Amino acid sequence: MTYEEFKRRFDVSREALCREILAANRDAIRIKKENTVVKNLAKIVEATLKISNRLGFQAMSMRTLSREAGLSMGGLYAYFAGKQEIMDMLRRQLESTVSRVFAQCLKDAMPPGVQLQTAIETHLHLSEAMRGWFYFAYMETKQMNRREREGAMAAELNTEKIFVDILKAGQQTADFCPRDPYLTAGVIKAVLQDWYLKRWKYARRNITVDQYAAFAVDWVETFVREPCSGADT
Amino acid sequence: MTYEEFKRRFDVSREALCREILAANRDAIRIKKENTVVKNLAKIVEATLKISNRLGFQAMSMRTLSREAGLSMGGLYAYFAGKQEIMDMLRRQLESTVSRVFAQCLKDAMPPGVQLQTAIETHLHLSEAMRGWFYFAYMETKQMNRREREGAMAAELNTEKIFVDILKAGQQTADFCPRDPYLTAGVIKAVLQDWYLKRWKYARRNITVDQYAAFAVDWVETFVREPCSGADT
DNA sequence: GTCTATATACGGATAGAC
DNA sequence: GTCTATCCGTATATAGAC
Repeated sequence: MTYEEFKRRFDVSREALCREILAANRDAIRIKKENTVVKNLAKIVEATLKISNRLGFQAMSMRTLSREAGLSMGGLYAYFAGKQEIMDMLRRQLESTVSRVFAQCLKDAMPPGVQLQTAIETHLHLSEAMRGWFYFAYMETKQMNRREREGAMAAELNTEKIFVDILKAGQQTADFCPRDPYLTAGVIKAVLQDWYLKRWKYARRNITVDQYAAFAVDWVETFVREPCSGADT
Repeated sequence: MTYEEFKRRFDVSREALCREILAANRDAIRIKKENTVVKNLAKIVEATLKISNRLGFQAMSMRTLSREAGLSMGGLYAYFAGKQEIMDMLRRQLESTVSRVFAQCLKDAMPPGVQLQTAIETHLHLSEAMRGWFYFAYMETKQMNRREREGAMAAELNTEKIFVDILKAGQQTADFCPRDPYLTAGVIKAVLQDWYLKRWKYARRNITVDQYAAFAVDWVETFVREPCSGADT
């Protein structure tokens, strides 16, 4: 799948995501008119990601946020209980979107090689479409309260587990050579994350997400298919 | 080289590093007695890394830092002009240490395959010995002022260039197959960085740095030596 | 060389007008 | 549904005692 096809198939526009945020937080939000909420949530989300990803979430003051979002301080607080709540909303929405899209893309019937390629492409496409969200979640994880942080660590291990399961399945069918599936999945994730963590570098070099995906798939396939030389963990 | 050998060969203890920080900032530090300075710098550095890496540099207040370091608020300011200066000192010291160690480990006379392995191992060993510094520099880069941030980006590209040069040299001697050296170096860096960014994960699984290094070398070697199948960038 | 006490500014959050 | 005005805690930084 190319990135263009991905975008046609999945709606991850800010509006669609904010509509889901509203649905998930209906009782915490004091404003009643749905269109107003979605419109303002979109402004809040955009401003939060923009400021946080440049300076860090801690460094973003509610005053700065209100100015950037075009709402007053008092107005902001109609949409969440406190600053921390903004971060939690964003993280929860990202997690739910990721798991939904993966569930729709990966089918058990696919052979392991196809699954591997699909999972890599899907992750890259998602993180390209929701770059700000991914970067935010990655960088701000450590500032979460304990419960949320454990959720984020679980999410990390969860995505990893998708790859671990594919690798194990491929080894059983002898599509892949036996190699530690946890270490392999770990480096695959590292390569996928580099795409949104170092976006400036790839933009500067005019690498598209499809080019990066092709390279990543080639790299991973080469490794999992090549007979092991000897000592690995 | 194993990690034990690395540690015997290079002194990257906090004391040695703080002695270098002192040398580099002699006129900015108001205290004269060298031993006092080194001892207190060590406490400040340790406390800064500890708190920042848990909560973020922004979230670390000077009060918290003074309590953790065992110095008073006023006392702290004898060692730097402001909070921002602490971050700059740490980043500069890390950069200087990294470039010194790499210069000592990599020799032009080595064949490309050996250089590649050495560079991977050196990076992992360094980041293992100075885990807190690497993590700090990575996570707090975006909060730096413009000049420092550009320095950090240059440092990132610099380390990458080490690998790019090795890969190009190896392709010329036909040790390695032709593949985009920039993309290849990029994913190698991503894998190396994962070691210190996800330390908790590897600790939980009892993976040692030597095991990770062996795996990373195997992975990279497999890719650069395997003839290309076809389409890559 | 280090501490206590304080100046000054800015943070998150809310009450109540419109 | 949104804004203005304000509360109060905490931030960085410094002055001056010891």
